[in-house]
Amino acid sequence: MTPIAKPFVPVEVPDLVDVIEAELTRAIVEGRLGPGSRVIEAETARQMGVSRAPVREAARRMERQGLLVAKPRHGFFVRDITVKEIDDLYAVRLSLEDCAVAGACERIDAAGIARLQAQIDAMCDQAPSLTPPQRIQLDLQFHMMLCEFSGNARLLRLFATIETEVRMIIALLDNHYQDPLYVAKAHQPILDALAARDEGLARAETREHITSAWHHVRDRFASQHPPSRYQETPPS
Amino acid sequence: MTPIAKPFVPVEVPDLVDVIEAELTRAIVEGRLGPGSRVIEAETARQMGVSRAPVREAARRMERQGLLVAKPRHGFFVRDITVKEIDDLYAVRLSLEDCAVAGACERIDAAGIARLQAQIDAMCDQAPSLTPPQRIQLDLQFHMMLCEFSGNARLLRLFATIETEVRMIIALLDNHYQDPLYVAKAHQPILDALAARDEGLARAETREHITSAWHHVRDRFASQHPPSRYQETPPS
DNA sequence: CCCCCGTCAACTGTCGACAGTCGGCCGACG
DNA sequence: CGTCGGCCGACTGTCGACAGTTGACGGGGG
Repeated sequence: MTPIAKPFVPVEVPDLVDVIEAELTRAIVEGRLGPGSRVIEAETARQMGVSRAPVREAARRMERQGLLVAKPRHGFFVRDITVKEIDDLYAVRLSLEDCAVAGACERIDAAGIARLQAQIDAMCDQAPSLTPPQRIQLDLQFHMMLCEFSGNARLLRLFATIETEVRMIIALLDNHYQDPLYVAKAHQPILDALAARDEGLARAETREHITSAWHHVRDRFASQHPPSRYQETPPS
Repeated sequence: MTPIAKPFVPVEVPDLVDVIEAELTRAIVEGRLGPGSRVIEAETARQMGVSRAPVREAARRMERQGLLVAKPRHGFFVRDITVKEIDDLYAVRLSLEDCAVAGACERIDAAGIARLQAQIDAMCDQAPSLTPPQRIQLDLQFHMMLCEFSGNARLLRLFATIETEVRMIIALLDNHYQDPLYVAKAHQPILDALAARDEGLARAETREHITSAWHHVRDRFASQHPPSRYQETPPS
């Protein structure tokens, strides 16, 4: 009897900090915590039934992801988006994903191609029945996988710090998103180029894809912020 | 009597966390904490005469910069460099700086050009008298300024997270660095292209510059790690 | 009427304490 | 002789408490 080499996978211990971070993040991307509003450590801890320490740490993590900003001795605030920040973010995203597809084009194998294809197919199949957050999730997951298949762990880490913020922006600006089927299919040219190992084409398609998303988000922002509007901190 | 408009500048409050972070970072880049060694919160706090909370937070910051790695429930460890991580890091750095010069080429003004030139001049002038950490500092500062002049705040933030790690790598692998004067002058072509607003050239020069540094660091690593050598955790 | 300076409440920064977990060690059992 | 189970020290995760700082409010003085 040959026992399976590794019948078990490492068990996931849901860290308290992780839970808090997820909860806080949800509150933001779902709009319960609007841009600019203050996040009070003690109050948050009380509501969640934990102490301030893990809340503090979760907030710090979200600061690194750009969801929160910390003013020393004044606490954390939900980031307030400006059009410049959208531009900055997408410019960086463009660079990172360009780096990712370049790497992926060299290192991805058949299994990787298959997983990416499966991701697109899943998006297409489930397109009609997905909630907006789910669509966003699947979409960004594809891009995250690109970074993963680039084999560059650091690139993946950096992209991950951006990804959450992109998600927030999309969630806030583009609640109904675009036609999910269209979005899903928009990824196909990238994957095709990747499968053909055509680095130049893959990079061009990626740039095109991101740039298009960039413009789309930009337009949505412009339409939702007609002149200029101030966000203030609501009371606790 | 016309009082000076703004006779005072905002006072810098040296946050305890900042101090601890700086101290820990110095310990690493100066080699007092070798790669792989464990950083014990309580012990560190005791030695520095503070409590664990700020030490913990400083360590988290350094984790985000890649100087430390955190194993849940096992604490922090000084990052152990591998050649793959050097490659990953420099690949990302290449992308980010490419993005930076592209942006800088569009947005930099005469004052910016002047500041960059001053930075190069300073490096040249002080070249003979600089300690290795100072040389590294000035060198990386130039690149940080490129990001700054790109006008992309997020890019600057992302690059900052990488910068410290690059510094560590250089400090660990290349204690005597290259000829400081040569290094200083190597930046001139980038600046010249920037001043001429030749984006293509500026990007090419930058890629060339970073790639060259990449290869140099890679060689040094290979020469210092002949076959393969394990780093273990020394006692406290 | 406006400005300036205490006063005050609300939070953050920091601390010490306790419980839970991990790896190492040792003795016992097969 | 190899393996299992319990014990132990060391540290991290988490908590509640205290001190210092900040912005707001309100009462005198100009």
